Amino acid sequence: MAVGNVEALWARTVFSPVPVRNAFEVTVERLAQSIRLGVLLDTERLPPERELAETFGVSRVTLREAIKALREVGLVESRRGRGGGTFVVSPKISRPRPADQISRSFEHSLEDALALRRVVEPGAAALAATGTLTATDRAGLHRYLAEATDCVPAGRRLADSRLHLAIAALGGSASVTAVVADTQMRLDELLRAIPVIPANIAHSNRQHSAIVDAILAGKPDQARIEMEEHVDGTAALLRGFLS
Amino acid sequence: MAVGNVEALWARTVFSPVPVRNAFEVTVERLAQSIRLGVLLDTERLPPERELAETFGVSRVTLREAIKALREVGLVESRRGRGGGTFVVSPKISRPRPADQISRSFEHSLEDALALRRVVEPGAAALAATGTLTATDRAGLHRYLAEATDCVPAGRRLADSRLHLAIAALGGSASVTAVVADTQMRLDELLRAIPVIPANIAHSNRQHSAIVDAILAGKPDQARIEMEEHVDGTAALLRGFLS
DNA sequence: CCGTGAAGGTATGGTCATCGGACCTTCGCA
DNA sequence: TGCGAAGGTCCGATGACCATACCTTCACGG
Repeated sequence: MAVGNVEALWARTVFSPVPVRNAFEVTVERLAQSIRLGVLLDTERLPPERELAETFGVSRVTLREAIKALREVGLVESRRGRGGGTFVVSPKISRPRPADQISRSFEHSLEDALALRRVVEPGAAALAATGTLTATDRAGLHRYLAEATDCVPAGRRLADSRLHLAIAALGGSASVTAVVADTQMRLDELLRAIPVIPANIAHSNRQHSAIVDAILAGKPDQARIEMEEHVDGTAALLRGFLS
Repeated sequence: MAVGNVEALWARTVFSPVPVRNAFEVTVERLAQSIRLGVLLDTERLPPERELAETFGVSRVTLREAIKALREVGLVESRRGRGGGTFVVSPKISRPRPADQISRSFEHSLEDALALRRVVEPGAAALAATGTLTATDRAGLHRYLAEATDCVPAGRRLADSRLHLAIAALGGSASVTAVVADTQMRLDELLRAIPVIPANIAHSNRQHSAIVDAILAGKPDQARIEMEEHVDGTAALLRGFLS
């Protein structure tokens, strides 16, 4: 795994292009991520443009550009007139690109994303099991688990990321949640492309259930271990699928 | 810890100002972080402006603006003529701001940063212990540990973050390293402000040593546990210091 | 059945960050 | 002593972003 030489990695990190992202790009990513990961659900209505532009700290023109981009990808649609607005459209069951093409577009970044996920998701699960949860939280967690278990195949990916995000959010740290959301987003296309095999699904469901149980029981170590096994399993599936 | 209601946290995350950072800001942060965390060492020379501008993907004008800002803070200095260039200046032992003032400027973000650190640093340590390390890596790790142990008090903070960054880098994942660097940076000013108590230093040194031992022995679980204790200790120190 | 108000859609012009490129100034070294 | 490698300066072109005003649609209530 470790390819070594600390200084080399530092140098590559320090002396690499700075990621400049303008208001338009950031806005698009914000909204796209929220929809792709199921934070904003199908048919849900976004706040009015004028209002949303203000909460984003962005001009209405820029916000509209972003919405236009999302519309062209089919993630939202807009209706005019009174009672109109911009509405989330359920992510199409778009035919995934061929596996080799996807894997080529990931190149080196795949192992990087998997490593980050391996570090942050188990930690987030442990964190969630550390705090004391409200009754609402416990009920919510159960609901997300149920959604991920009893769902049509097409909705599985969405329910899965909702569950993972909910676990991260229960830790109470916005930064941790953000990092988890980021890794989920980076791996999203790949995870969608994995063929649906009942045995895998059942296995994944059992793991989800074990994770949630550990969190509700307030056992951080166990929650971390279960989550580790879960992400390792998914990673193995991915690597196998792409090779 | 958990303040609850997953949906509330999601909403706060989705509907909050988008962080737009222009080329100038990003460039400044890149360089400042590298210097503050000791990736670029005192008296080290940066690449020539024209070259650095290209690797950063930024115009030379913008890069110069950034360097100018760093110069005004005293992090670098520039010399003209042949053999000139821009050189790193050892971070001044600037008098830290009063604790209450610092803590006020952190507000809610302190607990957030600590949570992220608690999640990511132990995971990174475990990751480093997972891979097989080259002889160079092992020697390097020993060197960073020694630096952090035998150093003048003023240089301690720098050597400490170098060690933590090196551990993260050994995992081989640029993203993981970047997140660790980010948390280190967020907490840097606070950690600098902690008063120097010999007992704490000795304790911290023992923990560093235990972490490194576990990594070199290839024991991920132990590395994680030792790192957890270490960051928990620092977090307790910080909270106590600020209250 | 018609007007009103809430929503999205359009147009205009200004400001500012960023860029590329040409040029100047310094000064160690051969 | 002059060459060349470095930082320092300037300028015009470009495009992103913004504020503002106005137009168009259309569900709902009177």
